[in-house]
Amino acid sequence: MPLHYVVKTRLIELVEELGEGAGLPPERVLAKDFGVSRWTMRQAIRELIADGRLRARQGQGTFVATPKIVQPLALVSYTEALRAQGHTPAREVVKFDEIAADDVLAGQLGIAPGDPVFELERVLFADEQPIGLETTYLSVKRFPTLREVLDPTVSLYRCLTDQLGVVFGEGEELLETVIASPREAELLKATQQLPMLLLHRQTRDADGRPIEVVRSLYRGDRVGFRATLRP
Amino acid sequence: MPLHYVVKTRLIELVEELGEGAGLPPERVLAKDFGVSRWTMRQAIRELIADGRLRARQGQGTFVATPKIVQPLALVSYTEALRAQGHTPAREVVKFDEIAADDVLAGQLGIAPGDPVFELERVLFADEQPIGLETTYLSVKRFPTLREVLDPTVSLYRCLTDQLGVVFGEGEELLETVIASPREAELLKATQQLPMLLLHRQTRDADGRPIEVVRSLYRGDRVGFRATLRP
DNA sequence: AAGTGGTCTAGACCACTCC
DNA sequence: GAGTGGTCTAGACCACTTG
Repeated sequence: MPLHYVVKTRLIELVEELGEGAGLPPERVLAKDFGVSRWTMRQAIRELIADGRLRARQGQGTFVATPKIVQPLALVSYTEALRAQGHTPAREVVKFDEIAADDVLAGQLGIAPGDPVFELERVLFADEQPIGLETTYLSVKRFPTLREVLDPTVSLYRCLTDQLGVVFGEGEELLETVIASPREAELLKATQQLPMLLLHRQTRDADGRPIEVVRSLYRGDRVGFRATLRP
Repeated sequence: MPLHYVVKTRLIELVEELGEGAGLPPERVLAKDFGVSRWTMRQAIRELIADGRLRARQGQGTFVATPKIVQPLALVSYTEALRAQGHTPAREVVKFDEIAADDVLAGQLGIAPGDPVFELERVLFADEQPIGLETTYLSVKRFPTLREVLDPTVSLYRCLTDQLGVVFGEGEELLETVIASPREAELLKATQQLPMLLLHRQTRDADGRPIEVVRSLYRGDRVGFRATLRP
């Protein structure tokens, strides 16, 4: 039985004694109290952070985390899904560029390689904390007025359906765990080495024409997903 | 930019040069070649393992991994889903006990606390490699003949539908990332600290009566999920 | 300026696999 | 026995936050 796991088990007891949001003693103190090296203590803390039970902030300390947010794995707007659970959604546009589609993206969007594509990158917030980074690709030729029509504070989903008359059909989602790049980790205010949930979505309209390709990176320590199964 | 990320980036180039399944030089040699400490090299390797690009085996070495297996996030049998993608499924029963339901489990299964429950724990294999650990809970009173009827080499799903006449209705799945316990990691032949995908499933029959509660732990480095979205 | 978490080094020992 | 990855130590320095 690895030492850091013994430490983790004892830390969990401590976490449960302290309340939600409570601060833990500094790593160096904890390590001394438990009679282990700081590295071993950090292993244990890192696991608890990945499990969503602790939250560390540089320069401040380590705190008992709040429960994960559960999002529906369905074709609904981020805003509405979060509101339905009593959280406050927000988003911040990081990038809104036009790029040339490479072969893969062109195939996914049903356009020619080199055609212009909107690349919209937004950080998703819940209760003022960053929980996801969403990059959306849409054909410029298909949605030429998007830049004027899109209100960054409003759902893209709502904008497409209400203002541009898009009717969503079937979509496909791929879900896996990854480790974020430093840039992604920074945008999500997460530490390195934190497991993330990567969600790759392709949606089509009722006629089967591609609408968007979305790459969503969610903090694995803050978010979970719910899916409803049909027989 | 953290040093281990620079190392990771350069390692990716090396991984792509070498073929799938190829062996890497030992950590100590790589560290020396890259001019970093072994710890920093291990950080980089650990990230690539979590991303599913490398695979490490104690006493043997580190190798370039094969692509992840993608499973449907739907109410179909594990066996059939894997076969459909050209993989060879297998399973191994680790535990088949009768336990007394605690309050939570009783509520989920629609029985009284203390009622007997089958606890069936199986390791799932794909192409002879362990990729998941599935723990299923079923009411003993509802399926009294399960022990005699269940063939461990055959799908539980198939056994329930074909031999016990169960008709599956709607189900609900929760999905999140966790870090495996040492016992779970050992059963999955995975190293510590590896991000896992935890899938918690509750299924009901056509009349809405609970059938089973399942806790599936999949290796995040080996498995991804696919979901089909309906408007 | 002091204290916090984040990164990194050098080195040790252990557990496992293969010869 | 030799070589591999896995765990752990002690200590250093950096980046960030707060007073």
